[in-house]
Amino acid sequence: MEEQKTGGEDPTKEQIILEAAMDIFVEKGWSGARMQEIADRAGINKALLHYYFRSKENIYDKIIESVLSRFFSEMNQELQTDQSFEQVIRQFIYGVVAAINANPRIPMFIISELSRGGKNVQGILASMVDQYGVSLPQRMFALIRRESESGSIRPIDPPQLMITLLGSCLFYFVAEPLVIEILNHVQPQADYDRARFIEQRKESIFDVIYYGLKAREESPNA
Amino acid sequence: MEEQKTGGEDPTKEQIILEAAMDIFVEKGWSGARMQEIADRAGINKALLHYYFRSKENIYDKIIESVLSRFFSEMNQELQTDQSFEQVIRQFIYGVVAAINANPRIPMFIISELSRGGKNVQGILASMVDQYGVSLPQRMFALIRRESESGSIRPIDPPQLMITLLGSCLFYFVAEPLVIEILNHVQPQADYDRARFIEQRKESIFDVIYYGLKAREESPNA
DNA sequence: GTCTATACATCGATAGAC
DNA sequence: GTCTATCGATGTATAGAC
Repeated sequence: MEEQKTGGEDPTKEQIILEAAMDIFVEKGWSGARMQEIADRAGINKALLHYYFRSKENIYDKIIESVLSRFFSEMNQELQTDQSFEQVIRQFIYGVVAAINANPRIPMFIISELSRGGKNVQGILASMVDQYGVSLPQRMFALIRRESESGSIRPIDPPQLMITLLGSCLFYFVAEPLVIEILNHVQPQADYDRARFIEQRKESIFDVIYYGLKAREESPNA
Repeated sequence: MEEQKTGGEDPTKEQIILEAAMDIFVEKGWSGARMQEIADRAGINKALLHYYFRSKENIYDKIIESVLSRFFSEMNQELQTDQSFEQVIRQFIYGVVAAINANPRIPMFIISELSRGGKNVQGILASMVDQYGVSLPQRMFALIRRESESGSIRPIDPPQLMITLLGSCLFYFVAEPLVIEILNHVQPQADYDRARFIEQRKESIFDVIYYGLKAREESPNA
């Protein structure tokens, strides 16, 4: 009874620590995070951190693994491929934006870790790719290629489309303060409804990527 | 003759230091950067850093200012608004991608600084906004709104379009290692021509955003 | 397991000789 | 202006009592 192996009920002390560490690391990054701050947030002493995990680096490694798997599994939504391609694209965008909106800091954390050398990230990512099978990217790629080659959409390189999609979904969240700053200078608006803007964001991304900017010629059988 | 005020010829020692500091700060961020490393790269002693600039924070402030102004002035390309909207969009995308490609680490640095609290960035940005007049965003917003309202393109919210555009241009560069990793798993290719991919990237972004994915109905007067 | 106290390393900053 | 040497603060990690 002294240790919960089932992991279902109340959290282990290790889990409490890791949870606290995750918050700090995600917010401050590797070199910005302080062991003291992690200890404070976990409600314990600094020495206990070294009792449970030997070093800062040790904690960080576990954090990365759990952050990545948690985030990618949220991104790895189930795609209903039995519907129209239009609906697949819409569903993908809505799912990705929702996943990021639920963890707005994670993308920043990942790319910041990547630029730090990131052999950790790439290693873990590679193993997760083998494990999860990159089901989402793989299926999206196949789907895009099929539709593109069959002519039901305009020809496009699947990787290029994926990058455009992800970038469109992600950018707002990593650059939010800057976006708001610029918005306020260009068109000052006292009432900024963030939730509403994000909802509009989903639909706008889909609309511009699926239908494009160019006005359609009038359909002859209108 | 003991000090170059004209600033044209060989660089001042201050400039050498700032240049070195910029590299380090941009790569490692505030808490990751080390004064020793900056000194090494500048080819001088650590004490000299404190002789020229009093503190680390002092150097950092100047760095931010110069990085931001350099980067935004490169982004602030001149828009030829006398051409078609289609050409304006294309030109915008090509210019932004080229600017980022020339400084791939800057976007990451900026958003990382933003998430650190970034009163520095926002303050400097605000002053630059007043100074430069955010000419590019402002003109783009106006242009998009005009075209959108006149019906020459499909209706769209200018901010939403701008975010989609910037995200599409930016994402590849901040997530490059990850993108390559996934690409290699999904479709292994020994020969990865980065320069070529980026060129394709520009055209692909324009194509999908301007024309959309949806296949066009055959024009009646074909 | 959990705490206090402290060792040990690193980093920013300064003193002082040249 | 430029260097070496060193201080003082902070941060990670450990020792040892309970």
